[in-house]
Amino acid sequence: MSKKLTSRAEDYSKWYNELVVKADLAENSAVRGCMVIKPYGYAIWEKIQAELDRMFKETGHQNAYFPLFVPKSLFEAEEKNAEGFAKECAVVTHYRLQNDPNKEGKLRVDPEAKLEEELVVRPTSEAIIWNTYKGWIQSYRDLPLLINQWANVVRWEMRTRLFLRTAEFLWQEGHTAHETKQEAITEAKLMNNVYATFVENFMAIPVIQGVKSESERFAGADETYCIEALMQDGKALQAGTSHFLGQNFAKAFDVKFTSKEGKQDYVWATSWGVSTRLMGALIMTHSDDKGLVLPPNLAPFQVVIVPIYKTEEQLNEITTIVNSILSDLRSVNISVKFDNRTTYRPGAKFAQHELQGVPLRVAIGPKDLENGTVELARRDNLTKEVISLNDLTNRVQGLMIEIQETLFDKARTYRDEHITEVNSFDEFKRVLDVKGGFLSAHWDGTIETEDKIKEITKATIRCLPLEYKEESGVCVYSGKPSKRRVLFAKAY
RNA sequence: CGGGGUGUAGCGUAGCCCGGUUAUCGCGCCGCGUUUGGGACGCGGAGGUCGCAGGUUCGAAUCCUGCCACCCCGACCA
Repeated sequence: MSKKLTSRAEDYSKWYNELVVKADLAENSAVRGCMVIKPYGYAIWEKIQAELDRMFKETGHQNAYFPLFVPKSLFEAEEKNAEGFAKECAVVTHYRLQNDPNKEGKLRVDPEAKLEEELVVRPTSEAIIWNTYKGWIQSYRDLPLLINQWANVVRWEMRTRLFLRTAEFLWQEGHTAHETKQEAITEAKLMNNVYATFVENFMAIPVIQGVKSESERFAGADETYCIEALMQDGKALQAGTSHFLGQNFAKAFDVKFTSKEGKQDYVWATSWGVSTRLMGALIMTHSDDKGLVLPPNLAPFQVVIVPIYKTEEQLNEITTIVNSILSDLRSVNISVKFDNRTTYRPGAKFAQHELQGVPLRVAIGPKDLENGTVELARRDNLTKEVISLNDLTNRVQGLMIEIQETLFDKARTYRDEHITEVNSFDEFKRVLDVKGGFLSAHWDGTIETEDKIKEITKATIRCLPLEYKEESGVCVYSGKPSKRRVLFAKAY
């Protein structure tokens, strides 16, 4: 626990593993790189789900669920999408096991039970959803179709990284269909904006909204909008994406509608998603050497109360006070837990709640009983204060807001300090090497230059920010003219 | 799939080069007692296919061969 935890994702995972998630539990390589989300970790994911789900519904979306298995013939229908994901698909080829005649007590795949058509375990659900939408859409009256699904997906990456790139992960994927191109583009931008709002307001992680360059674009999309965050080690993390899919899927799956004018046309589509990767972003943005730091808006418990006592009478007295604190705080929608376990001493509880990132700790002991006070300890800056019991509810309410803001401001300051304008390739390489973070640079707009820069420096174009100023300059690599700067960074 | 590394109790490890009692230590776990304002202490206890399979040997955690798994760096990617 003494190790400095700000360098890489792997360093975070070493202790976070103990607390929330265990990866590679099984010795079998077939489930390598999957993650087991412990209850406390899942509680964080549930908070993410709850808030996002509310925002999706506020913007007119509904939830639905589609199959895990995608018949190969459907999967290959949209060519670019299929090609993009082909190399990382898990495929079901058989449907039965049998006793192995050569190995007592073992099973083997029944060679007779081969599927006529292989099933792809969804790496994303466009194919199966658009095949379904075909039957749901006939008229402009069926549009827009605004659907979201909470699901798991599998991507058989060559190499996994805990939280950031696990073989199986949880996410939500929105899939919408629209009458017009403009409406679909508006939807894609809207949902990217929803992601930015959520990540900034609830997770206290500042993001930059932008569009992807062609080479980073989602397979099958005409445009990919994204939110990009910066981790404490200076590497960028794509935290969410929203795609304008044009009519690519409508054409691949023959999804047409009859317009008001009685004409047949293909619908316009979007898809958008965020995943458990957000939990990785949370860890790598706010955590310190004592463990997790959770923003109040996302913490499973915002406040934990720890009693300190020598005798049972003291505990009873404390419990009476705590019960009234609990109802006071709950009446103003503060989520609070009374840690009255008798199996751990106060010091151990303090350490555990710090590890779990509980934003605020309230301690009540004999001194407080005498003085009518409580001790508050903030997780974000590790400061303590003793206040009158009467002021508690007000102070806690204020601190929830203050801690949320402090975390966001700290992360934003770090992020802003790590956006560097560079004007030559030497400067580009030097800043990337010694400082890291985002490099704001002119680029000639070609894939060749992007590839070359990646090859030399490992930095990629994270996005073309939506907010930018027109500025004529020359490409940092090729020297060709450019009208705007784009953001480069080394990325997870 | 290339390059490097590591496998000893739930976790972290010593021992390996130079083979030889009952495989070391810490954390954690269980019991009893004392404790409780920052990860308690004492006493007692449980827990091991030394990654797997062969081989050498009187004897293998240790030497040899093969295999497997995991980690890190690449390629690939949210």
